[in-house]
Amino acid sequence: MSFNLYIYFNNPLIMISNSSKYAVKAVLYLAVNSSEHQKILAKDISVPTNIPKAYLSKVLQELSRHNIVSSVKGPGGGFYLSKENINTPLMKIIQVIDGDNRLTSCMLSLQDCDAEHPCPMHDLVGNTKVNFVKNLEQNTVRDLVKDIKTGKSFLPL
Amino acid sequence: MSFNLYIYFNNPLIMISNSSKYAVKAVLYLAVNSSEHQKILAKDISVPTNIPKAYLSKVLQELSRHNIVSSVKGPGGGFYLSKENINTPLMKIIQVIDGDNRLTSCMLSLQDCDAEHPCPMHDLVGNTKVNFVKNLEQNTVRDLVKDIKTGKSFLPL
DNA sequence: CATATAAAGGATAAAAATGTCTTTTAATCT
DNA sequence: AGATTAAAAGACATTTTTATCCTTTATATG
Repeated sequence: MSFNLYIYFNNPLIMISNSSKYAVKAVLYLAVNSSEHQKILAKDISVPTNIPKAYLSKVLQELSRHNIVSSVKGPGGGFYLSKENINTPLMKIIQVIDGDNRLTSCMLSLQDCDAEHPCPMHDLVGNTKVNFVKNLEQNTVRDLVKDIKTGKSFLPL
Repeated sequence: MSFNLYIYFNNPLIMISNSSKYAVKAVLYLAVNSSEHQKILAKDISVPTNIPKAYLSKVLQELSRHNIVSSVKGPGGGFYLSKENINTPLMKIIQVIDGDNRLTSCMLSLQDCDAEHPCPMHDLVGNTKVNFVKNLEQNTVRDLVKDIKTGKSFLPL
């Protein structure tokens, strides 16, 4: 028996890929807990963040390759965020993981859709989307950490 | 050579599944072009909307089963929207196709995330998301058609 | 230098989303 | 009733996303 009267607490609408979520969580975990002198192993990120270890390793690899996280091999090695890394815009994390091959700025994936010539869904989503993207472009990892430290947002991940 | 300086015109961020896009497009096409006395074949929807015919049929089947579109078999049959169908909230279309098994109201898929106890991503997305979902819940197919007819939004799909 | 450690890289597997094809069922028309 | 039409249903194929495992490379340490 269902009482689902269009009260959608949980919904599939706005999302980044699972992989990108993993990436953001891992970077954030490193931002809060690591430093150049306090490196963290992949497996020690995977446990507190609930990310499958092997998969997380792949994600971290990709992030490392794109200079979003730093890594050192061998004993005493692991992952950490450098001073430079911490200024990464959130959008870059998502871009690196999800790629930019989904050519869909329009909600219905239409070619001829913009503010001047909106498709039927455009205005329903328009502002919303623009704002969200702007937020992700303008905010860096550092900004998120600041919110955590000033009690504006909360862990754990 | 790339000049992609974080100017993300196209991005993978906010999205509904492809299947849901197909569903919305098909319903909208029917809303504009069909009636109980003007039924339309699946293949005649698939061409103008650029949706693979066989896959569209599956989507329409599902929509029909959930009373979002109406269908009649046999000669002179096809799909159309009844007076009742046209009042379907957009959210219901997406729900029916994408299902409600993605338990992720939180951007990072966290359990303990809400306005009172926001995760680090929450406020970046928060309002944005709430507004969008609200729009999809409050607007019906009829509302979208009205926008088209009053020149506020445009076809084709 | 030999050994251990830990990330990088490559290959493969499983699951989900997307797409196609064939058969069945229901309706219409002669 | 028989033939034709068109959606419904079922089976299957492909692609993408997510996940795991094994080997290689780089680093540190005894």
